[in-house]
Amino acid sequence: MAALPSLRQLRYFVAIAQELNFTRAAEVCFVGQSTLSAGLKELEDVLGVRLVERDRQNVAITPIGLEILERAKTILASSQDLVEYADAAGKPMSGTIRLGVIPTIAPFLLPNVLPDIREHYPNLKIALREDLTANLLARLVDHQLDFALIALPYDTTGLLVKELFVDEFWVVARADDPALKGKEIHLPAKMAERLLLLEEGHCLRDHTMQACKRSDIRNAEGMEATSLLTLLQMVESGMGIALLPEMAVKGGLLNGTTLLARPLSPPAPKRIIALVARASTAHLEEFQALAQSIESRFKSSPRISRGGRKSFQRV
Amino acid sequence: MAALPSLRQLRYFVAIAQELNFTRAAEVCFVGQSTLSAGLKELEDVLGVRLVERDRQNVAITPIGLEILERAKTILASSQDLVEYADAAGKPMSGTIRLGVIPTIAPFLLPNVLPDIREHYPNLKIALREDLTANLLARLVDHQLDFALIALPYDTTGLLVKELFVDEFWVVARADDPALKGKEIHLPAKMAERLLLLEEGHCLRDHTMQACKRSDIRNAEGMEATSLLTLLQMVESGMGIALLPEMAVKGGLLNGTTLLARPLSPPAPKRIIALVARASTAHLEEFQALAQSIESRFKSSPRISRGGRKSFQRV
DNA sequence: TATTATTTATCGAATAAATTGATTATAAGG
DNA sequence: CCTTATAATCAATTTATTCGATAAATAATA
Repeated sequence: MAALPSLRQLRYFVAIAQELNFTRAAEVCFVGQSTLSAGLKELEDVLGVRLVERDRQNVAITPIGLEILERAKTILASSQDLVEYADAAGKPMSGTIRLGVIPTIAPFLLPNVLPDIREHYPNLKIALREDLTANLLARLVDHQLDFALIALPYDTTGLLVKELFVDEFWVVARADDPALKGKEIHLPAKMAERLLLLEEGHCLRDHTMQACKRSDIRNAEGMEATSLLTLLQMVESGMGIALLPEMAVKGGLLNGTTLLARPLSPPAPKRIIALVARASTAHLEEFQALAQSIESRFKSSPRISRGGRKSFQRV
Repeated sequence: MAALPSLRQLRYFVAIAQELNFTRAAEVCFVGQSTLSAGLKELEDVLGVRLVERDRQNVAITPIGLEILERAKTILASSQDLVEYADAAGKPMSGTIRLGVIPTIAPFLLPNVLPDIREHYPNLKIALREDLTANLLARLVDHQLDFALIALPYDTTGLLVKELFVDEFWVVARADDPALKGKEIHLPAKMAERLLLLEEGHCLRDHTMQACKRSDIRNAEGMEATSLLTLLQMVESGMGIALLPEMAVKGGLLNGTTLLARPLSPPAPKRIIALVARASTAHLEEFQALAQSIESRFKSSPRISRGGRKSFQRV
């Protein structure tokens, strides 16, 4: 069996990659700079690969180093999860879970679910963070978050993923908009032309474009909405139409507007709400329980919409 | 940040769990028994949990220890994969890949695929092992295999999974068997009564039963086939009928028999052929290439397979 | 009942590894 | 030309790890 690097060496390397500066990285690790230099050198020797390109001015991670960096992070995270698991052993469903939620889910799901959680598991505290999917997943692997509540499809390679329920897209437009006419509402290309989008980075934007099977929709520069609320205001002011997740419609996002929402004809475009965690998470029990709570709240209606549905959602 | 255990301590623990004997475990690790005792004690101290219940007679892993054991194995495997990745860096598609294949896939797929591989990647050697799914996956996580070629559904939690293609089940019976009559062949309960199965442990047995939506089929004791070949001989001798994977039928398994095979009416029961590896595998490139080779050979017909999304790991 | 063999735990000494602090070498900015 | 900032290096020190011998407990054997 080949000699393994030590976790300490891996931690030094991760710190160096993070700071791109030996001196600062050393402070982060609470060791001297010489220690860090020696540690990295040792790691490079045992691996037989140059990880960091460095001189007195610049520090850069080599291409191979980048791949090894990811692996090192995973190993360190797994080790830390192991320790946390041991710490929490015997006292499950307690402590604090740091949960990240994307902005197009949080306002509609959390108010329903969190009271349930508090009631069922009074010893479990949940710290929340609202952010874009990419940021949440980065924090997840960096051990700054425990779980994240996101919408699929999204690349979740290497993560523990539990799909919770399907969230279909509805069309939202002004009451007199021709887009709402007819028994069946499909998503033709000409409708796509009028679609208003969230700004770059929101997965809902990508899911909307995937629903239209095109990736080239562009609103006028600077005219992309920064939230579902501003998106609706743009619709109301006559700039176009929008696709909204069912949970937002049902959650009353249209209250106070004069807009109408209608479901799309099957097969309706959709996103899948999922709970994700590190595969090595110390909190598997809490993960299952949280997933269960959300599912039981939202996976309710057998609304798989056989045939044409009439249901208008009047506001 | 809490103090991490060392990889050395984890390796000692894994060895103890494997041998259930400190002295032998010490030999496996090439250290003295005292070192091992001290190492485990240290690990238990830093984790604050008792991992091994031991006296002079017996050694047993505690329940918490079992969970931590799995995590420790994963961490060690990831570390070893990191080293192997570093070793192989810069010279991909070479070296030896240890590939496990289940018996109901191997004879029909390998003769088609391996020549392709040899031609495209002359520096890549492939060592083969044929075994049941459970054994293959155990060897995979134990670092005794690099990839495994198996049939889903199967619990692949924590593994890297690439679904390759769909393999439908056909009915095989004697030419005059009433089961083959009619334009459409479904799988009614009375047909299931006559189904012959492989012996316990073969995933094909489970998949066949799932296809019939029942798990209580039992052939006469000792009358379960040990291979597809013996299964066919039982069919030919009039003991019943069987479900056979399409790839076996197309692969000429019926040659030399007087049996007939017919596809089932849609939705035909099926299994999904998949390539799996440790999520931390050092051979991602080879994994993709092998998957690609198999797909291009077998994913002929435009089958269901919605959306080419990446492999997920589900709970 | 003594004897022997087998097991894990423990202790002190020896060894190996990690860390420190001081120093050196190099480059950039003023 | 001096100052500042950087990473590498070296000797001394501290800390971890390992070994070998031994103890303690038990089971099997004579």
